[in-house]
Amino acid sequence: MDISDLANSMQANCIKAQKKNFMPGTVITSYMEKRKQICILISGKAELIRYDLKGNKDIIETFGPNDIFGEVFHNVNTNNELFVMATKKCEVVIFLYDDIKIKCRQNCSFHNTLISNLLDLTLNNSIIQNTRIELLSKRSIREKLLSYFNILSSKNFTKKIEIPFSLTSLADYLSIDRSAMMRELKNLTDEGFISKHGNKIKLLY
Amino acid sequence: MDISDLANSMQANCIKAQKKNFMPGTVITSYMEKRKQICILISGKAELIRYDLKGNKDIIETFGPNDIFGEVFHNVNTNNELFVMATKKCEVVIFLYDDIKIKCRQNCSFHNTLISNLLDLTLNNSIIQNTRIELLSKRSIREKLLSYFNILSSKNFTKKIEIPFSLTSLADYLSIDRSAMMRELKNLTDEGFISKHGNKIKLLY
DNA sequence: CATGATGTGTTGCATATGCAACTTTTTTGT
DNA sequence: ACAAAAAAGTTGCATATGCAACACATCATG
Repeated sequence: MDISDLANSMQANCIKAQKKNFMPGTVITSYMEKRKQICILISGKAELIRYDLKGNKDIIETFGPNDIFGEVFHNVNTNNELFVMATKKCEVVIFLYDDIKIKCRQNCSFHNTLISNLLDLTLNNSIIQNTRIELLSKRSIREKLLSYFNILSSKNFTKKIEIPFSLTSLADYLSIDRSAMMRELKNLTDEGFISKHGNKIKLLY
Repeated sequence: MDISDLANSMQANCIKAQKKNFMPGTVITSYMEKRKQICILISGKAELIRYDLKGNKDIIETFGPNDIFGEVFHNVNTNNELFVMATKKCEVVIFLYDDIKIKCRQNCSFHNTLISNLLDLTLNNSIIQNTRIELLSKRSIREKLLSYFNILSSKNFTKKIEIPFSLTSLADYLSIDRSAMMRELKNLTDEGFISKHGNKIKLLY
């Protein structure tokens, strides 16, 4: 069962889950303690943001189709609230974590498979997070880039890789300055480690 | 149900789970594709390591009592194998992810609650991971430290915080050079943002 | 209590990288 | 097809930070 099947069967089986639409610029949910909302993004784009002490917008995470988010995934500090805001038209399935847990005690078979599927989703999430942590832990831009390329390369069994999003997003993902990243990509090219055309990169080692 | 209850009831109910002991320096498990092992550390200390291309030992993660680990949490690349090695005497409960999933389809009630508890564990894991990602995403040592202090502070509702591990470990956790961190702690003290005695820190803002 | 291991604290140095400020190219929306 | 927005690409500069190499304190273990 993939994530949209899951969302659909939730709608069909579970009265507590609801599908909602959001226009760009509107708030899908705000994270607050004890609410334990879980959201599945069916289509569209959204971002998890916070306004820091100076009022600057701080983009913590970006979401696309099939991403799952909600308070249960984050440590909610009392002092600074988190929002998820739609950047494109969004279709979202929303439900409460406690609802699926309570139902499950009644041993409803659908809810058991639901929880089982949620477990798969969160484990998958874990893999994605661990990958990012490993990359962010690298001390230099060069290491971050090469590690990222290696992961992409071994995942697709090829030395010719294509970055699946914009270079700007890649810099955000690796949490490095974009211009510094561009400079390092140039260095890697000049030193013969890679060749690069747009976001297509060939590993030469 | 906490994690050690979970491990105990698995032992009592599920023939497929086994409890094992490991001496310091021995390998608890090696991550390899498709094996899908899940391990719960009951007692002791262990670390997730990899030997990089040059043969350097690379500590990816450290585990203590109640931590959960295994292939299902990591993206296993074919080229470099991951090991979990005991650094102190360890008691570990080990089982296979597929086993608990298969059993569950037979709608065995124990396995349903087991999966439900595993979901809790992995969600908790997610929170921990997301917290770390947010810290690692900060661009400067100062930001990393202050963000970390803020989290600790708002978690315990006090400006007087105590770092729950050694400063050396803190530097590892934030993935920064230890001496550079010490320097920045000194700067923060000199500039009046914090006062510090050992690993006890008072926020002055 | 002796000794080795681990953690803390400090400093000098070289440079990698963040930041700001641009131009050019590509994509998007009407 | 045009304008506007987003992304890509480049460069100069200041400095934050990694690295290496110390001394000293504290902890653990036999």
